[in-house]
Amino acid sequence: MSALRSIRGMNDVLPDDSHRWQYLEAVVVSVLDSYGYSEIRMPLVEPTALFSRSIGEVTDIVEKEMYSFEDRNGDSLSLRPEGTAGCVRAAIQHNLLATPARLWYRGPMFRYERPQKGRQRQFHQIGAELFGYAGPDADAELIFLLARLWRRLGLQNVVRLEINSIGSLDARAAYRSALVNYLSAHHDELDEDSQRRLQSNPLRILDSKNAQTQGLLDGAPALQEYLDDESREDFVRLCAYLDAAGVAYTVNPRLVRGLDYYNKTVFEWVTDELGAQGTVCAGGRYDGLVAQLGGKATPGVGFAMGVERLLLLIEALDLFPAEPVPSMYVMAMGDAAEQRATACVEKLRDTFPDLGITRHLGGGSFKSQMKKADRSGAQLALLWGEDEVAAGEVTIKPLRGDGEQQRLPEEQLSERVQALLE
RNA sequence: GUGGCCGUAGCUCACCAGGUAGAGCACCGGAUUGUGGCUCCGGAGGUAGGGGGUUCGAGACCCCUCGGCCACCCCA
Repeated sequence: MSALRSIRGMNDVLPDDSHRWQYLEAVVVSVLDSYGYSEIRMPLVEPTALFSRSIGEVTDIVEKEMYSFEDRNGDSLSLRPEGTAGCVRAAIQHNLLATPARLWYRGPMFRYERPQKGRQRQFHQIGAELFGYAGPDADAELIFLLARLWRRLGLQNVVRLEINSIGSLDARAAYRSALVNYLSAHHDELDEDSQRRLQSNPLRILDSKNAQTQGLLDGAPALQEYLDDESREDFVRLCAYLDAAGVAYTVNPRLVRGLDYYNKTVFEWVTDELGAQGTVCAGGRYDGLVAQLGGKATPGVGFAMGVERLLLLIEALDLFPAEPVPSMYVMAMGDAAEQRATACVEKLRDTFPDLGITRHLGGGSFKSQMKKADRSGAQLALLWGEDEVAAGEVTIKPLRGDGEQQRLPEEQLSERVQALLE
């Protein structure tokens, strides 16, 4: 019988990697904290309708990438493909929007896609949502927060910001039909994918990778010309905030997002280090979403970052801090010594609650125990054998540097450890 | 969903006119019967992703399948 394995595109995070996840998460959380954002935890499963209504019926995510199923009641449920919809749903449900709110979330998201580097079926996002502010100062806050995060992670030079305004829903609809008009006249010159998108999601043609299609777009009506006044003014003000703060960006007039709920400001942080899946964080404004999901009309802006992609980036640039190693490794030989060692170590843990102490288990020769001590990376080795037990002593040996090992009465152990670790 | 490349020990890889597998690292043990890091010696570890076919004989060739990578697509 063949061994069971994890589902394609859904990976285990092994001990070597989990330290890296913890590092990234800790830095992100500390920046979010410092801007006054609070964590919210939503279920992984929501009513399917939540996603089709918010992300959009005809988007790829809803049409062919969701893990949807019927529960035993016959209700259609889906594994969340993204976090914003659930966050908005929760905020409405628990009346979090009566006053402005700063929220963040993290966790796995699920999309049935072909796995590739930087893209898996269960992937993780950390996102933030800012509710109740319609002005570009709110957009700017999120971008500043992210710029600060990249600096904290050492990524400021490998990640670049692209921004755009896609206008109000009305402006977008007007532009959309103008674009469809223009492109329909050139239908045969479009690549196959873009011909399909002409029906399903015409705005996505703007960021087609096909050279001929891009050439065609040079003569197409421009989104900016259709922007409503308010969107245009807000965008100018956002750019002014960024300029004043010295946050570099490029305006990408062809940047659109794949989810229907966005309006006005959209932005992406992109890197060239990761190949095709180079978008590491993306977001935008969604002023209509709360009302659309049944809440009182409330403006919102947010972003989500891809944890695996950021991890890949930090790894590629070798920016992870050194992995934690224990401070001490404790060995013993013989029953009596095992007892003494265990008792003393537990006392040591009382005295030094934060110290990393690895107790050797499983016996073996001193030689093999010492080898394990060395490989653990510990600074100090503690050792009990027959001689030590008989004398009420313990051997303490520095593993790094050139200090000599010594034997001392057990009562002096704490003091000595203190001194050696300073 | 589409196209291409790939899948041999825990890891990185080799062998290959098709003649039933090998190295380095890691691991375990010994040289040093109470002491690591260096060195030397030895050991364990593989149904060659899985299944089927061609063949006297297949890890090598063919098909299917699973998985990985790259690009498209999609998006974080």
